[in-house]
Amino acid sequence: MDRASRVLQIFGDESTIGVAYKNQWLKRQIINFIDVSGRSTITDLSIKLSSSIPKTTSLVNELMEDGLLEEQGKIDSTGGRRASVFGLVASSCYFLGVDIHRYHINIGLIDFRKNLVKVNENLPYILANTPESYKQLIETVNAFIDSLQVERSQILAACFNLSGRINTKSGYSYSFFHFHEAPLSESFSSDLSIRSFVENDSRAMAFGEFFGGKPYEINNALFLNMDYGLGLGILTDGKMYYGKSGFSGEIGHIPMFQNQIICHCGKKGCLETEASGWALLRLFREKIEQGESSTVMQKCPDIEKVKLENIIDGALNDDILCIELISDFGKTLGRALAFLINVFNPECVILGGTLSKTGDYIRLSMRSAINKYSLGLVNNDTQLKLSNLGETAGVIGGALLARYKLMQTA
Amino acid sequence: MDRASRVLQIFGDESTIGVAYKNQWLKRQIINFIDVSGRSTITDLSIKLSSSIPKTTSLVNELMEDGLLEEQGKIDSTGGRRASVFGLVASSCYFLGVDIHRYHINIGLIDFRKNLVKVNENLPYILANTPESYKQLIETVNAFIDSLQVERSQILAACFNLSGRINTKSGYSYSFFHFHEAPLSESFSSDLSIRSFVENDSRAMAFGEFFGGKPYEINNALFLNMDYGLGLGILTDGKMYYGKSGFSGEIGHIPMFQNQIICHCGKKGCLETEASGWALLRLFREKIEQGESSTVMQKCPDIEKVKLENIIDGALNDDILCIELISDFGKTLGRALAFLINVFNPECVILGGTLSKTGDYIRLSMRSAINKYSLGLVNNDTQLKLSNLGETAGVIGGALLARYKLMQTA
DNA sequence: CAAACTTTATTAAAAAAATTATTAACATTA
DNA sequence: TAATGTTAATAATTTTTTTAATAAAGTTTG
Repeated sequence: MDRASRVLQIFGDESTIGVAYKNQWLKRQIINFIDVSGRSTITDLSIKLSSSIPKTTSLVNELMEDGLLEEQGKIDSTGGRRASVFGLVASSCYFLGVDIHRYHINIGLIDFRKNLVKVNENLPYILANTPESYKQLIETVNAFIDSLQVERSQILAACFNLSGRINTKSGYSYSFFHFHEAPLSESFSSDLSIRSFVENDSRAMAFGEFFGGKPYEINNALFLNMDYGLGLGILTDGKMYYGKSGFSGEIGHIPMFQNQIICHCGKKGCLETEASGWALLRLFREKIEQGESSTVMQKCPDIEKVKLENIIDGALNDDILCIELISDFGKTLGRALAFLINVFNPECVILGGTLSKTGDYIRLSMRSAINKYSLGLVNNDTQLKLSNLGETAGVIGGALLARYKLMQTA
Repeated sequence: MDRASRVLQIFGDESTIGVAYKNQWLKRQIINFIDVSGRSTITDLSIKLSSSIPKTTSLVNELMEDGLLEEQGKIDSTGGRRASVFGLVASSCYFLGVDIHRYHINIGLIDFRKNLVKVNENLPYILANTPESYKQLIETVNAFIDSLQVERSQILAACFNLSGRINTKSGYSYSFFHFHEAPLSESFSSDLSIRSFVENDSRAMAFGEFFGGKPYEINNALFLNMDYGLGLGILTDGKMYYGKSGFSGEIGHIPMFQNQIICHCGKKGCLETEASGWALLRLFREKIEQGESSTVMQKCPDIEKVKLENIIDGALNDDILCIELISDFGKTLGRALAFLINVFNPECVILGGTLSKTGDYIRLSMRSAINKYSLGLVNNDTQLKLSNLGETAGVIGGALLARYKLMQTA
């Protein structure tokens, strides 16, 4: 039995209760503990597992024979014989993250130790709710897999990040590719021969941002995905929050305004009608039509072809109009964030998505709106940070989610 | 050692990891499992614990010797010898809930099986941030305890529900009784000789509502406390959500309006300025001053003395103005709830607090606002229910919280 | 730099827990 | 109502796990 199958066996969804599965359960605990701590000694493990040292030793030995664990040297001196430390074997299995955007996709692979092995960004692709678009997606992913040094059977799970309404529990998608009878996740699974999950794009990015770095310190946090649309990823008590059907975080269509602009969701007054990439473009056009000038128009004279990136570039190159628009955008969104901060009392809010590239332009205007509109005692708790991972948050988060969904941890 | 001390020993906060504590940990699991399931057989327990039947039997026997468990007859026939069922001994220990309102307090006691043993409602009391008010509170609680058939040492924990900002983790209160050096929870503990906790009033009511009935079916839900102020209790993944410092759910001061009314929190545009008991009274006065009539004015001719209860009574007695006001209130609050439903995708929202007495008048207008302002796919998931426990939600929730905080479950 | 001290790893004896077998309690059915 | 079947509880045996003792590998100190 190869190492990948061994992982599947240990983390298989067969019941892990009952005396017969006790050792399997303990092995799972060992993997999980090493997973979060990075590396561990027998002594540490035996305390965590409430098992004796000989017992823990034999479990660790078995896991080493299975090829999932390896000795990674000795710990620093504590005054006596130095203990061996054990860590996960990076190459024992792999996980795939597929981040699907409207006009491109990013695909990435992580190993058992969560290293990003390979990532292909901006692969050409046009997302549409058609069988052709679905087929093209499968082909692109297959091409990526074939280009790897890794056997397909070593890839234990894949996660597909999609925007729009997705029931992550059932695997059904309501916005894209809903022409199959079976849940979309099952279609992916059978067409790729890899166990697949579907996930909301913002939540996947949030997961990457929260768990992509080394330490697992935050327990209650929000991640704001600012792109053409808006998305929110919620971390409560150290876990991603999904809600009843996995629809949580639909922040774009909260009723914040009394305006008459009809949102693409069909309702009026949605947050996205005033604070989103779409809204930013609309406001930019209005200003230009009112006669204001911008350096963006020199680079892209056709106003219909101005993209969000142009406005971001404009702001980063000190274009007054762009900076003003971004700042106003930050204030509006900050008011919505004030709401969320009052409700969630989070430790931090991470600003991600394309618009986070504007950095402090957006962060500082949001911060001042938050201070203005939320309770001081509550917002003092909350740090406002810019995304660390940027564009790769989606693939990293997706791959990590595939890993965690399979291993049923976190 | 008496039964109460035995509970403290098993659920004491000393480390329950390490081989030496394995049996203690197992006993905890047994109590917790029986706690949620009500009663259980040895076989069920042994599966849940992943321990053999002889081992489980001996643990159950020890817990029976400790007086925490008792045999409660046999299960219904499954075709062979009928198994004994075991349940918690109700009288092994007790927990106190103290629900502090501005002009009265409610005190209640539950036993180990969560039965409400005694409850005293509407005890006269005036909440103020003074040492006298604190002293009076302690005296009232002591009088309640002295009136019980139960020894003080049998009462293992107490929970005090307070409105306003409370750091539930540290035990500090920022709105009331913050003249001690130590956290308020410690002052209570030492002055009553009972381990005490403080809790946000709305969260305690929510806890009562979510866990006060028998079955623990809901995992993601919201509880809305509609009184003079507004409060929100949040259940995520089956657990109460606190946020970083326990300030979560501060829904009253979310920025929903662009009005100029100054809220008592100091900011403008808070939800409470338009949709709260205070706002309802203000709007009622405005309408009366504009010349509208109401049957409420016959019963209470001095408009300054009209209370929230009068308006609720008015609505329940078909007073047109009151019904209209309540309905408008429901619509406004429904819009805020639409926000929360989009963000949380909850299974249900429970309407509680004084204003929930208006029943379907408020529920139906909220429902229509929710449908209007939130995404159909999301709000279809969400049931809107009226509180089951009404006025007792606070004491029951408080007492249950005391029990859970001590026993570190749920 | 060797002796004394610390901590980790291994092994062997002792204890605990899991199987298996047996007995008990009740149900079903002829 | 007795015979047979099913499940639960208990006793006996086997296996596993733990504890305790010992060896090994470093550190520190005189």
